[in-house]
Amino acid sequence: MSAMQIDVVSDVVCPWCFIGKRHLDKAIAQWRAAGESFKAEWAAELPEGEELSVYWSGDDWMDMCRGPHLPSTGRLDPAAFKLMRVAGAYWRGDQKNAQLTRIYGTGWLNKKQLDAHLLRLEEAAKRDHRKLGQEMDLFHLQQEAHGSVFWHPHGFRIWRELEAYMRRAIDASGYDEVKTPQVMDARQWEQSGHWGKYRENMFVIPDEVPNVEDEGPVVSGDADWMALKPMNCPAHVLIFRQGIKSYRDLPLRLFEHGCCHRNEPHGALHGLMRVRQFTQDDAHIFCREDQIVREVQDFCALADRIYKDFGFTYAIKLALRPEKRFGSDADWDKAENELRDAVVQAGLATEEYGWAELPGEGAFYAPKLEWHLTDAIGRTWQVGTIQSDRVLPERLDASYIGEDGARHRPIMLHRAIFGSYERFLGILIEHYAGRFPVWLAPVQAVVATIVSDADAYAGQVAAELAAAGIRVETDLRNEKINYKVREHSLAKVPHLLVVGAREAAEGKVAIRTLGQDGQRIMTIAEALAMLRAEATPPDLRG
RNA sequence: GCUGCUGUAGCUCAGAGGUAGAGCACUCCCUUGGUAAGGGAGAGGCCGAGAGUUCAAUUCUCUCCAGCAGCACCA
Repeated sequence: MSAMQIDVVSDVVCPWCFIGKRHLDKAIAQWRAAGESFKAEWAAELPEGEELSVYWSGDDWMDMCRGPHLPSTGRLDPAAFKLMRVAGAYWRGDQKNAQLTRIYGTGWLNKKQLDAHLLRLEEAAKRDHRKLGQEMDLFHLQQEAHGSVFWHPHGFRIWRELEAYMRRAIDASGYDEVKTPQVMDARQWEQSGHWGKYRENMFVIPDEVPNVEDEGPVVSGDADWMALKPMNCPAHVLIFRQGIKSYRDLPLRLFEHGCCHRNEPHGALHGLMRVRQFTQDDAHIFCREDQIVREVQDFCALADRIYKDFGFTYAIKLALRPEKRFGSDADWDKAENELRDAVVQAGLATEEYGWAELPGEGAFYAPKLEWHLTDAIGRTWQVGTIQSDRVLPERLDASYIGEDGARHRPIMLHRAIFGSYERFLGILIEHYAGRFPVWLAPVQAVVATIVSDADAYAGQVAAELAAAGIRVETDLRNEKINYKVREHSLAKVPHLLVVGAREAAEGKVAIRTLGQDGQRIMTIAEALAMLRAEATPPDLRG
């Protein structure tokens, strides 16, 4: 960079420097001349009366910077800094602008703090769900279906456990489970507004017998178009619209384990966290205006119970109307107030619950309450949501007959707790670092033999556990017990039941529990009682 | 989608213009061993796909695909 001279006209704001308005033009011209077009652009847009600060380091280096700065770089510990990576970033965060190179670094007061930070990053890398998913044989992804998950037996075991848990929760909370079509006519998506807004991210399917001749086009020009559903809402409205609904039918809570497809930007795909095919724990509550607050509060209570069962703490945020939206401002006022009121009245709009309002973050049809979970190493994940929607019932013409005998529009509350099974499972893998609680663990116990004379006994122990519903495997391989212990520990099996000649003779097992030192000798009955207790899902415990 | 990087055995990775190697995993043999790796042998690869340069390409060039790190996006 070439050196340039800028007059310091005042030191009111910062003790070192800033540029006064009357010298700004000169500064901009110099930046421009030096080829620093971005800095010149930034400075030129400075509003009247604003001041631009610049800082010097030594005599020959100067640059614009918001500051504040240290009086001297000599006060910094050079060992406490590390450059982390280089990446592209758009000028002013807009994809349409030029892309700049951004250098990421991290700085701390001393080397000890830096090392602690690097250690945390290392810990996060160790529990990366993509790594653990492969090591634990839970799922895989491959090029031929990129962005869609191949669930392996052990991974799907966890899924099924989550699904059963969720079904118990919604069954006990007045929901009705439904299942709706995967493919619907494009006109349906036009009517809902999704076609216009999200067309480029939808998988479109021609409703036509494909041409089987070698040369011709597979699809003719006048095929009807259908699309894989990117969400479940319109289908649930179509169920609601069947028959005439009375105010007595409300609230009507339609739940679906809805499998959706979205053609996400390819650079956005990330393991289980961002996929093209996903299954939501999705529900839509059709209700009257005067029922909203109660429904939202019930949802808050349900979400609270569920997140706590997985050991998460959370913050609740209210995402307010975005710039581009459907619906009148009056409706947005109402919708935002209802969500806010519900949380305030439930006593959750507090610092303890991380309450905050996020302007412009809402969906195009509704404001959202969002649940941001904090995991075991302090990272946050936005997962749950409930949204108060007046737009879709209007666009898709949902109505019910009120007490007054007239037709009314229901409000539609969109809500999810896991969000998507794929992503929630990814979060759980990282949260637990692969060490799932026993009720979720794909394999809850392995019976491992020390000598082959104990094979028959091991089989008997495993059969008894399996009969009690424990997910148990036997390891009768001709390997030393050290080897077996190491292997099943690395596989994160919660309990290893070791049996040798002694245990076989006494009718006992030596239990080694993951994360604990030593072993506990107990009878089969005692082991079974312990395993059954631990394998009981949290919602079914007494 | 954008910028940069990467793609070799199931996994983690070496390698070099003349069609390939290690460790772990796998199979078989020996070993029956008391709480985080016993020993030996064997099998296993269209070097992401296509095109170009070359006598010769997994290696060099280009295009595409996928992944990774960011960015942008996320109903």
